[in-house]
Amino acid sequence: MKLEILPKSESLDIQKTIISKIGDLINYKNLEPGDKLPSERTLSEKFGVTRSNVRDAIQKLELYGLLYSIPQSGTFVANIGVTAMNGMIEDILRLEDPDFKTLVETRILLELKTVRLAALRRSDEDLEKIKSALDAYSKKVLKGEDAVQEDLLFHLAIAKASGNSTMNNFMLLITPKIITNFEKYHVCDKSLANQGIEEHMAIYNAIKNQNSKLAKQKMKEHFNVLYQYCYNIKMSS
Amino acid sequence: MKLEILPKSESLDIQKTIISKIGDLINYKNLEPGDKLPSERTLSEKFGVTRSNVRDAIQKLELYGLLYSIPQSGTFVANIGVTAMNGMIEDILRLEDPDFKTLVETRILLELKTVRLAALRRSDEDLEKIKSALDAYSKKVLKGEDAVQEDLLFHLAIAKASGNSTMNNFMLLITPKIITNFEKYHVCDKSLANQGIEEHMAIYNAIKNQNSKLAKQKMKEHFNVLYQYCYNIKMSS
DNA sequence: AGGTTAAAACTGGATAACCAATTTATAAAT
DNA sequence: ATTTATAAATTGGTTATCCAGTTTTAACCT
Repeated sequence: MKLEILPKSESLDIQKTIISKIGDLINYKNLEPGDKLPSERTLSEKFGVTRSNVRDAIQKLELYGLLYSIPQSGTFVANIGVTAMNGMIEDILRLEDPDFKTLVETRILLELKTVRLAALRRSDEDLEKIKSALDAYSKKVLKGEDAVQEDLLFHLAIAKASGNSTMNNFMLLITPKIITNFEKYHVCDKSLANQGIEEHMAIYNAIKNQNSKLAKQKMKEHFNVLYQYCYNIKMSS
Repeated sequence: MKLEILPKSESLDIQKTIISKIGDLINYKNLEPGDKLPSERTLSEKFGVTRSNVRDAIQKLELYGLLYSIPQSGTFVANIGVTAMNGMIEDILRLEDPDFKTLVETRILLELKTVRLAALRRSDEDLEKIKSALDAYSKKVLKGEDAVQEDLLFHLAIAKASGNSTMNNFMLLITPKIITNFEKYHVCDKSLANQGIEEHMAIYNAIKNQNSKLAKQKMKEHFNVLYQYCYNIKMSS
């Protein structure tokens, strides 16, 4: 039996290499906003990788707003100069994977804001949807069943009512990751569920009455008993 | 000359359609966490689309943590039940594109937090990088040149020093979009630049002295003169 | 020379063929 | 009948080919 060194997500490493080399190229050729990059074929040949790899790397840089592609024309550097380009590529390459702690920290930040905005901006339709999410949650809890999913949807309904699509998007991105971690650590059991109903209702009522300050306050309390608890468990393990 | 109805990002629409149909399928087949989806080939055939489209749709659902793929095995529903799955797919489909206003709103929220965390957690190395970003900014401004990029990098250095990779990632995602919008609207000219140096220095000093409260205060002031201004311009136009 | 046009080359994206690993089905052995 | 061994079929991922616009080049005409 031969001991082999595992590639360990080799594709991610070569993607980072390509991104780095694209950055070098932009520097070397002094490419400015609007200038065209070499074609995907040329880059794949020059870097000694497959064209798919190049495409994936470009796609990622597009996501961060550093490049943009025009279908049958080419890929161009976005409206960002070489200095910012260098710094951002550096940051992107060194960006570490999100861990549980930072996810929770970010979620709390976002939710304390979205609940406030939701209280200020919610339409009647928004309110109805929050209400139905709350009802579904309460119903499940009162039956003694697990209501993690309904809890999630209640919070997402608030994010939606905030009228801020960016925050809403971010909430959609991080919340599921938190939920799955929750279940993995078996941290938040159903013992707090009944308390959860009261807290959810308090939040809902504050939003209904458009009392933004109270809404934020109630959300804060909600997190105090729930997440602070999980937080500590996680830290001590 | 024939007037033709433009497809108008047809590929995005069919991706949404596919995502919706995948959701329906999960409902119809009562697929639970860990269950396997039909193969990409089967889905492409069943939906009458190309396999690439299916792959893209799956990739997006993976990004939001609803599915996960195992290389030569299949695609599986993540550790999220059908209720949450339905709600999230609904949200993802109805998610509207981020506009300038929500981007700024989110950036302010994030920066007021990251600057506070940076003051609390920054290492000496972090501080050095913030300092060098500040120096580069000041140098450019004093030469009377445009310093948008250096400004950007200063703020990103703070985000990095916050020690929260999730917030750092979000900052990387939204900041370039804001910058390009800025230049598009020609809103923040160089007249405020000298004031900008002072404000940046105040923020830096607060972080250096690990005075988190002051750091947040100074960042708030920084936004008051800069972004509040842009905000109003944007709204009245 | 300058401007016009057509054709060749190039581009990102779509499609199809292929691959290695996995899973399932089948056969063989006890 | 159960277990094991083996082969066939299936899987997501990779590579190669093709396509429809775009861009450049070159030829042509005035």
